[in-house]
Amino acid sequence: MGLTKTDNYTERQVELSKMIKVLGHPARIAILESIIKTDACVCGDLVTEIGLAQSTISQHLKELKTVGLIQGTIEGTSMCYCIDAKNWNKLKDELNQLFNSAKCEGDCC
Amino acid sequence: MGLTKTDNYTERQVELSKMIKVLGHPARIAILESIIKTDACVCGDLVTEIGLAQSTISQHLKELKTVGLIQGTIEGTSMCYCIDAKNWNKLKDELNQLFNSAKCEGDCC
DNA sequence: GATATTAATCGTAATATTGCGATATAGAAA
DNA sequence: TTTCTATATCGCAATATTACGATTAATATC
Repeated sequence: MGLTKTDNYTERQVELSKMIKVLGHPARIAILESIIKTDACVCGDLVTEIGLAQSTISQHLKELKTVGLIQGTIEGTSMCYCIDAKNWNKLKDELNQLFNSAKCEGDCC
Repeated sequence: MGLTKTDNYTERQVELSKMIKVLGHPARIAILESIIKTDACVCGDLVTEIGLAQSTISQHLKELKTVGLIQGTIEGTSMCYCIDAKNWNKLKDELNQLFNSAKCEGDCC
């Protein structure tokens, strides 16, 4: 099918997994880390920094933007992307909640 | 293509994205939360708790196990799954590093 | 041994994702 | 206006994912 059922889950689970899913690709991890590293916002340098076609990078940026992890503003002729602080921190909190909810001192089975 | 290029990225980025990717599905979030909630290890109750076919749940469990997020031990006639503390905490740390590396007071662009 | 029960695996259909080249769009520079 | 530059979008091909039913494998129970 390839189609994820959503009725079975809470709204929270669906939304959370959607954001995490976008994180779950090495190119998008690399893009985010590059954006973070240069602190100032990066645009199409990503194409040379990561070895993917321009259209592919653009697509990954779009996905990151769609879930709200980054935001873009026009900078002259090029596009300037940066971390979207609000959603970034929200995801951080939700992940922390999830990972801290398991009390993993030792394995339980 | 559907085939993710891996040459462009660091080993760390590839491995991290692989684990995150497995997290990025509502069923697997639900499974993990159920395992955490019952603390003791759950097996095929997941099939009734989440509304998916037995084979589908089994497949999701396999993926979680493959990346090391859970571990399973035989419990009589059924299978007992629980969080794999070591990898769970490792992923937690890596995510914390990633999310804390962005100093997101306000938006930067 | 015969028969449940539980979970894993196989095969398959529908859909999604990844990546690319080609093209379109929009602003800057000439 | 023409041209250049940067990015987005389209269309496509290859592959991956999701989910299911059917089957298999392994252990309990009768």
